Amino acid sequence: MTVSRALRGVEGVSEKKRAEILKIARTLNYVPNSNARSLAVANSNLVGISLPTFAGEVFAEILNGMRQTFEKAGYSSVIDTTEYSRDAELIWVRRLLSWQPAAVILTGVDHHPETYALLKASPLPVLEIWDHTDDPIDLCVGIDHFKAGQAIGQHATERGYKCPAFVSTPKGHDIRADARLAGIRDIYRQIGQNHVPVSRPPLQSAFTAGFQGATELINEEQPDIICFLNDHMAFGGMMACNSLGLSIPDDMGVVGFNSLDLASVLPKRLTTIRTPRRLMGVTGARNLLARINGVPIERNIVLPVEFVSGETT
Amino acid sequence: MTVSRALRGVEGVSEKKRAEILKIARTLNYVPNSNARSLAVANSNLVGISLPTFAGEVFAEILNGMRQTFEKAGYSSVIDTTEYSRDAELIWVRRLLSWQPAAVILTGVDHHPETYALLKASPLPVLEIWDHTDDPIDLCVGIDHFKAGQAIGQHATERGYKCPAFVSTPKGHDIRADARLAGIRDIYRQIGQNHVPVSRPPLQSAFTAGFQGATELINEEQPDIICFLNDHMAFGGMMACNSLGLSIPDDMGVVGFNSLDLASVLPKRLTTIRTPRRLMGVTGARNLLARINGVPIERNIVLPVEFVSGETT
DNA sequence: CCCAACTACGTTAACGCTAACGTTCATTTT
DNA sequence: AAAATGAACGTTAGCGTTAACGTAGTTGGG
Repeated sequence: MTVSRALRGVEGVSEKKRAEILKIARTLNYVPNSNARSLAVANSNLVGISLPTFAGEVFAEILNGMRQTFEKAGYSSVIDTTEYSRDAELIWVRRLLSWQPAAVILTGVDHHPETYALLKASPLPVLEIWDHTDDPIDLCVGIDHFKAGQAIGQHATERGYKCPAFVSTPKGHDIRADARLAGIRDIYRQIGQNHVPVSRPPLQSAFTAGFQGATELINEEQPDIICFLNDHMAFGGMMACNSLGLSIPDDMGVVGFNSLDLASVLPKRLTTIRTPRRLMGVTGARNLLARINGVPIERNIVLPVEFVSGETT
Repeated sequence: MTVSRALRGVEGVSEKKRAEILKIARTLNYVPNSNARSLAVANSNLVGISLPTFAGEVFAEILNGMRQTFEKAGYSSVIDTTEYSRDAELIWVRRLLSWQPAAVILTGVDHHPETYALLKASPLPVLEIWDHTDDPIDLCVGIDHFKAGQAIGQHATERGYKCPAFVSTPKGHDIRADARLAGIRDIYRQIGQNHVPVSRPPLQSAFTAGFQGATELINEEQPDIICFLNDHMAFGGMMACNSLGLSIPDDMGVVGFNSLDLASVLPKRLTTIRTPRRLMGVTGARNLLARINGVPIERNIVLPVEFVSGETT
């Protein structure tokens, strides 16, 4: 017990003895066993985070915001990527729960029914991030993707574009992108345009996907504005327009999403939507910490996005 | 014990009883306690991975290669980012060891002395990835950054560029980039050019850093070729050349590193070096698994890189 | 019909740690 | 000087799991 106390830095040990113990521990290359500790005290400072992917800056920035906040509060995080699969997410959640974490963070609000059941049944704090729903498992901090789509549609109609198109990912892969598309369609339906073709290039680099999707749409439809899943794809699309001799924004409007760093070096400022990624991570983590500590908080937060009017529309 | 056997799927339980147990476990929302399991069996299927950063595709690709390989073998991975700090790496290694992992993976070969001591002293398999050294802690799979720099220098001198410059990150932040710079300098020294100025723009997005670094070098030195830490920065640099009215490759040569996806959509193919990132992850993970299982393997592997001659030099 | 051999299931102890409660002994209070 | 206090250190038991061994009951071979 004296050793345990000395190493944990709790009181009840003389400074002399503590120094002695620390010295011996050092020479023995002793490392405490966290498994045994967690078992004994029946809690942990682990937070499990599930993300769709490590690719791209978006989730990296949300993640950084969360991790730094947790780190400061003495929590470690373990991360998994689901590659946009609900089944993979479920498997991860099961494994995570077996580690007795202090909290769980999931990306989005669309989960396997069993994931939902498992987490609803457990007393664990759960945070859903990046998307928004009226009925979160526990906490939710995100943006309204449908409204973001509407903002894009609004801008596009105001600028006089008549034939919008959208470049996305394979079906079911990113339901947030589908929500944004639905927002765009909603606005265009109001002016009688019901045809908003979508290209879904196969999974690959965002740049080449954007290039390919734009090329396909231009060849097969007659869009006058193309909206992309994100800025990187939009850049690929701009390159496609260049190589097809279309001038932006006159022959073709281009709209991105996320306001990524790339946009800041382009000769033409990209029309896009700025998402508060870091803030979202920090807010989410803070709320979760409050929840862990039993502090009452707003359970459902929708952060605002900022429309960025650039030179590509 | 019967319950334990039933849930683990080991033999010694009748099918009838097993089904019964599984059903009850389900209704109770039972999740096994991995901490207790690890404690009892004194091992785990956790692999700890330390990366400099989640930003950029490079480490994401290495990571994917490793994770998929481990996943197939039944191992989970926990990841941490050090943000290029040796102290942060040490803290992470200590915490990781307290979780009794099956193996440790570090990025690069430059570690805090205590990290080194701790891991050398432990019987844990350790993999160092991405860089190369003659004296690894245990296993090493990487590329030779100095030689990669030499390849760039070789190409640049052959193309007749006389005044090279380099855009990097803040001092001490990325010693692999410094090794490549040393390779370039080594070649240029051989033709009597000892001046290779370096710009170290502050930490920020790779695109803006490249833009800023290139602008600074062009304003303050007279380079005829600029080599960048990576392709994203090279792209930022190309944009800077554009905005300063310099034509590539005649007024200014541009060389990147990594051969990232971005390059595939650019109107001018970028001169760069293709690094085998996924292969490196997979090879590293396989070797580590072999090591865990006691299979004898090559401890020190240097993977080849491919010079990609593009239209920017 | 007996005993070996097996299957199905149970009991015990141990993994490393810490909460809770003991013990010792020097110091202060009365 | 006796009693009370408290700091420093120790002992016990239990966290949930599993390896190792134990014990019924069943099968089958001689």
